[in-house]
Amino acid sequence: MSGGGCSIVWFRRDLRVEDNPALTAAVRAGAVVAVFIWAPEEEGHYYPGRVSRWWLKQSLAHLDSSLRSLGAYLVTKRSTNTISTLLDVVKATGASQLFFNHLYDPLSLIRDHRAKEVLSAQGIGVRSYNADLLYEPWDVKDVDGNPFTTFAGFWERCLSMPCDPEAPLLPPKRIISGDASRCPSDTLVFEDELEKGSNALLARAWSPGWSNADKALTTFINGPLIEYSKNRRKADSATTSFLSPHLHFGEVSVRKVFHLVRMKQVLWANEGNEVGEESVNLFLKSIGLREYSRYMSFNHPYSHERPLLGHLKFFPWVVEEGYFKAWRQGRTGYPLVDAGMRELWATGWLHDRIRVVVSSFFVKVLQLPWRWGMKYFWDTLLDADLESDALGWQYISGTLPDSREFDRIDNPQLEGYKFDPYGEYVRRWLPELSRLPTEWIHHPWNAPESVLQAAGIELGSNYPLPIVGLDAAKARLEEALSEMWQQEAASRAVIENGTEEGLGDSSESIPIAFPQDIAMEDEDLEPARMNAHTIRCFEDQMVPSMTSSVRLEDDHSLNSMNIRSTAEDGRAEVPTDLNLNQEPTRDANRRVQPTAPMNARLPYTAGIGLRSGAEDSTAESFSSSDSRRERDGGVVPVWSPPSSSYGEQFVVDENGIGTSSSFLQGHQQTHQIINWRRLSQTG
DNA sequence: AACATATTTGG
DNA sequence: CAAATATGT
Repeated sequence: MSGGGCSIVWFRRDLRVEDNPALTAAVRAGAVVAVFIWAPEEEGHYYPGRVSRWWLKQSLAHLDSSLRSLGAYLVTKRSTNTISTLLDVVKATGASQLFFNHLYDPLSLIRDHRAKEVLSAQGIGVRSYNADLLYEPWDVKDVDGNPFTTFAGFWERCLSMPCDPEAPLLPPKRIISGDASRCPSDTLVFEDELEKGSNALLARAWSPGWSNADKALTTFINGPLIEYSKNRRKADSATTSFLSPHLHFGEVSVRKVFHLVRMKQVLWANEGNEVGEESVNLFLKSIGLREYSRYMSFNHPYSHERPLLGHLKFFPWVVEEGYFKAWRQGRTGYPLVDAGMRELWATGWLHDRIRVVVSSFFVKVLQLPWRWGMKYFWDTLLDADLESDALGWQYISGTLPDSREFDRIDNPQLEGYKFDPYGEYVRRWLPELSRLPTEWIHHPWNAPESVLQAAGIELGSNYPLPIVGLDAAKARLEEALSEMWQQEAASRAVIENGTEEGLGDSSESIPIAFPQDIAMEDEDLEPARMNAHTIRCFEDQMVPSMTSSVRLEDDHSLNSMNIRSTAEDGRAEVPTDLNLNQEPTRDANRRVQPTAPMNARLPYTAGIGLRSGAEDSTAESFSSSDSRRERDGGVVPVWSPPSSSYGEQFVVDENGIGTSSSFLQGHQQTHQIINWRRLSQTG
């Protein structure tokens, strides 16, 4: 690389000094300027929520003080355009190199690629590294060289890769600071006065920052880990690792987690402690799911907003904001669900099991569009993580090959006695039920009047009756599903007839937008009423997305890299469908929605998704065997469509998830698979 | 106590 | 659907 100037380390979600390959490489190269750029408008709808921003603020302060003790400090920049700000920083510091670690969400895949292009064009050396995963997504493939389509296969492969994940790097002993005197920091504002008050209590329960992450890891490994297999089903036990927010911001490296946990496992295995060994396997599986979420995001960069199995696109969602509100407020009448939602609102945290309960209730019982729920999680979770959350909701929604079946409704009453057998969790979060005996705690609607009276409960008044009955939900779900298959078949027939004009128009003309404002602080507690006949809506496009708001003819302006925001909420749009330009028939008809609330466009999509087959080697070059090179600073990961012809591309991306026949064979959901397969043959 | 049958669960 | 667990004879 060009010599002379200093190096920029661009921190993002890798807020640590230990095992940070970009930092280590930059330190090795000479003087370093560390930068963090805050450009939340670029995240569009996925502008970080209140508690997430609180965490980020603390974590950055922590990182800054660590850097100071090593001889440098963190330059912070407020920006509406990350790439031009990067350029400014480079110019102001006279840097000749840029180092950063990979991210895999759709926005970053595009932005980072663009950053590399732009800076390289200015003669800056750009190097990027894997700091977030055990293995880069392009290195994990099945025997045929295709990406896995189920978690089990993926994780099995990860655990049997020829090389173990890299050993963690030590923190640098000392950093020679580059000259940033002409590059003043901006003050970053992460919370307003109102939010400050709401956030005040968070610090009691959580300590952001990489060294605290390290402590949390040690505490977990030496404590709850061994019992993990036993306790992981308890709703309110403190037996989880509580690492997820630390991991989200990269305060601790998964590779370090992996190695330390593995060491414990070996130890326990030698002692013949089978419970401990099993616990480690289960814990590592949840680490694996995090890996898998990045893997899916890389291979299917629209998976946060479109179901991976195509038929779900025809599901008639219930668009009923009253239900949505009742769910958010924890007033559905199902105690376990309500307790979970109140905990989430109060603390920004939910046990994994309870996340499954509330989201499954959301999708299966209320039949609300899953992306509403995902967005609410995004806004409220302390560990909100686009890739993980998208994977979770897709799993719940039955839109992955290895999802739960869509038609299976979990019974919150039974789950209640499973995860919270004594009702302690419910009583903690639903004080109005605190005097109800355990026998009725998870189904107060069955309790005798005398019992309710003794407990001071008046159903429908100080605690709601079930917002939707389970059998009604079941019937409604079956109806909706048969409608879905009908629509799907109709659409298939249209495709097969070759009369594509108007495709989807009849059934998909009403995209589902986000409810305008998810204002949570000041909601009245009016219980939502059960609606005899609900409005249903096809298409789960909650956010009128890139897919809908970008039109092909706009491409020429993409180079401007300006963020354009809407009057509505002042946020730019998330880049989503990287394949936009490859889906002529579908998308042209589909979601162009001029009146959509969000019309702002992604600033930088140029290049991606438009590449010719020849240029397309990027993906290939990652996939090549020299994965080691990444550590030493090689390529920037860039998503590009799997090479291959157009038609195949369309089908794969439209209907899910890879076409590997290993997935088709032996998969049980024959109905779906047959449809899916036939769809893919029509591409 | 061994064995068939029902129910739950699974990423 | 298939494996694991629970229930029943």
